[in-house]
Order: sequence, then C-alpha cells, then structure tokens
Amino acid sequence: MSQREDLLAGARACLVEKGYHRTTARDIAAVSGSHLASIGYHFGSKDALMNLAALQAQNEWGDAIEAAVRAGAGAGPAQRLRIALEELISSLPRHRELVVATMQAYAQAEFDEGIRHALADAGESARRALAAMLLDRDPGDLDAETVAGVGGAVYATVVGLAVQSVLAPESLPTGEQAAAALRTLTCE
Amino acid sequence: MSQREDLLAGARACLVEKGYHRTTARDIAAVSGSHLASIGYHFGSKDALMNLAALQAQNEWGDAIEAAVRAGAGAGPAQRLRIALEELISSLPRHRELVVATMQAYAQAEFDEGIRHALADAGESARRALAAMLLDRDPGDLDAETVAGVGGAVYATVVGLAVQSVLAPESLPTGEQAAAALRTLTCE
DNA sequence: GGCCGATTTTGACGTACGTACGATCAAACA
DNA sequence: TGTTTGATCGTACGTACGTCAAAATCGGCC
Repeated sequence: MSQREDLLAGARACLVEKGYHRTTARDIAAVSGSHLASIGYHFGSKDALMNLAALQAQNEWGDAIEAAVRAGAGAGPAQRLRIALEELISSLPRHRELVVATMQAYAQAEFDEGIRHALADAGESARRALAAMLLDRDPGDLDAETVAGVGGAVYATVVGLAVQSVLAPESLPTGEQAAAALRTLTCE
Repeated sequence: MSQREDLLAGARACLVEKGYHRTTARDIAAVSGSHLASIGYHFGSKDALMNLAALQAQNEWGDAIEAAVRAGAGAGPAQRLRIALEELISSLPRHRELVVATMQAYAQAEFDEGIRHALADAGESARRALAAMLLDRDPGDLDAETVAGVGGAVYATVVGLAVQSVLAPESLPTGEQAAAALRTLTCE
C-alpha cells in the first residue's frame, strides 16, 4: 500500500477513535506508519486529508444504506418500509465506524464549503434512490416533489436513527416498532 | 452580566461561527470581552466550557422542538403529525444557530462521556414527550415500547431534518410533503 | 474603615502544533 | 550508466495553544 492510501486509512481510524478535533497530523502519521511530511505532499494539508477521509466514509455509509433499504424492494408496498427499516437499524451497529466518521463530516460541513457541497450532493442522490426503492419506481421517473417528500422524509429518518445509534444505541427502536409507529401516526 | 455568563455566550457564538475544532480559548475570551484566564477559573478548562455551551444550546433546541410539535396537539389525530412537521420544519431556519451548535455536540459525544450521557438523557425525555404529544396521551402513561417506537421514530425524523436543514436547507421537504410521504409509505 | 472571600487581570511558561525545506531514495528511461 | 521524476524521510522553524500562579480589584460584612 502506498503512503497515500495508508494516510487515508489512518486518518479515518483517527477520525473514529479520537474525532476530528483531537486528531493531530502526528497521530495520523503514527497510526498509518507513514511519515509526517507525506501528508503535505499527498494532500496539501492535514485538514484536506481529514476531510477526504470523512467524505470517503460518508460515501461508504451511503452505499450501506442503499443496500439495506434495497432488501425491502422485493416485498409488497405494505411490508417494504418495515423490512427496509428492520435491515437498516440492524445494520447500524455493524457500521458504527462509518456513522461516527460521517457525523464528524456533518459537524465540519457548516465551516467547509467543500464538505457541505459534497454532503449536499450525496444527500440529493440518496433521497432520490431511497424514494425510488421504496416506491418501486425508476429513479429517473420521480419528480422533485416526490424526491423531496418521500426521499427527504426517509433520509431524515435514516440519519436521525444513525445519530441515535451513536448517542444511545440501546434505545433504538426495532424496525417493526418504527414502522408500526409511523403507521399509527399517519393512518389512525 | 458576569464573566461566567459572558464566556458561556461567547463560547456558543464561537461554536456556531467557527465550530468546535477551530475555536480557541483566546477566541472565546475576545468574543465575550472577558479574560483568557477566567475560563479556567469558572469552568476548569476550555473544553469543559465548550461542552457546557453546546449542551445548553441543545437543551434550548429541545424546548423549541417541543413547542413546535405542541402546535399540533389541539388537532385531530389525522392532522396532528402534519401540523407538527409543518411547524417544526418552518422553525428550523429560525433556530439554525441552535441546530449548528447541537450538531457540534453530537460530533463530540462519541469522545466525551459527559456529553454523551447528557444527550442520551435529553433524547430519552424528548422521545417520551414527543410520543405523548402526538398520541395525545399522558407522558407517564406510555410504556417503553411506545416511547421507543413512536418517540424514536419521530425524534429520528426531527434530528434528520435538522441535519438536512444545515447541509441543504433548500431541499427540505415541507411539512405537508413529509406527512403525505409517510402516509403513502405506511398506508398504501 | 478594614478584613476576607470571590472574582478579575496580568503575564508568562512549557509544549505541541502544522508546515516548509532540503536531502535521500528508488525506479523508469534514454 | 547518467539523468530525471516522484516519493519518502529527517528536521526544525515559527507560532499559537491551554493552563497556571500570583497580583490586583471588587463586594459584603463586622
């Protein structure tokens, strides 16, 4: 593995273990077994490296979300959301590191245009993909209102559950509980 | 105003303007018009001050959420969620600073036991309160399953929408869109 | 007025930070 | 083999950091 890849992996590890704020350039060099000065050479600055590592983790988690929700795609409309939530919620502990890194990215987004743009773009495509899967429609067919409504509501729930899985994993609802709750609130 | 209060206000301002990572003790002193060494005297350390300021903002935002959702409490079961979401989503831009500060707290939670506990506690009581308002029941009457299911689902959605309001406010759904989307997904 | 605890102010200490610079190295190439 | 190019390494610079000790000031209370 090149030092460039080592540094990216090390930066992600530090992001998860110490957080954005407490990670120093020397930490990354030590964890990755690379040389301090290579950070500047390969990435320009420590922050650029950290941001890249955080965005990379966010993208991987995005893929994991889509994979989880796709599990419900085969079922009928009534079961689809329940299965998707079930799959998603049970996958959260497994992807804890990705979630933690993604939350670091969220926190930086307000202060770094690049991160904010990348996250906004990823969010837009995630909302469209999620809406398409849950409605069993083609992503290209969806109008903006559906993407905003269905995609936005689902994506918000996913992100909120992820936050909760970091803060208090023991009080996450099960997928069935969450699906039943939403049905109660909307259909009663 | 005492320096203690000034420092708390300054820390929150820095949290919103520069983020946790980029705020220095000297920034806080300058913004608050207090003296550098007062941070140690009143709070023990800079991080302790930052954490307190972040948690304080989170609590205020929690109150704002409850106030918004309570707006739907008078309506019938069918309208309640829609009105609550409407009110909540339209309040997000107004409370942007609180939301940003809260996200800083979320990002630190993984690395600071105190923050994590405080956020977990606040989340638990928020879930209970939200479930009670949306079901029009007494908070004390709710069993754990209902709190986890209804409260957890709603709170997750709220947190997710808040994150979205920071990353890409222009693509937030309206309350009506979100409520209709959830109805479509659960009742169809 | 004079004392005493609580607060504010001053100033500085030791350190750990990010980054830059030049040397060194390894491989590709002519 | 001599040269070039990209990568890695050793190091040190300048600075900005958080914290602390001690002096100065304030505010009640006798």
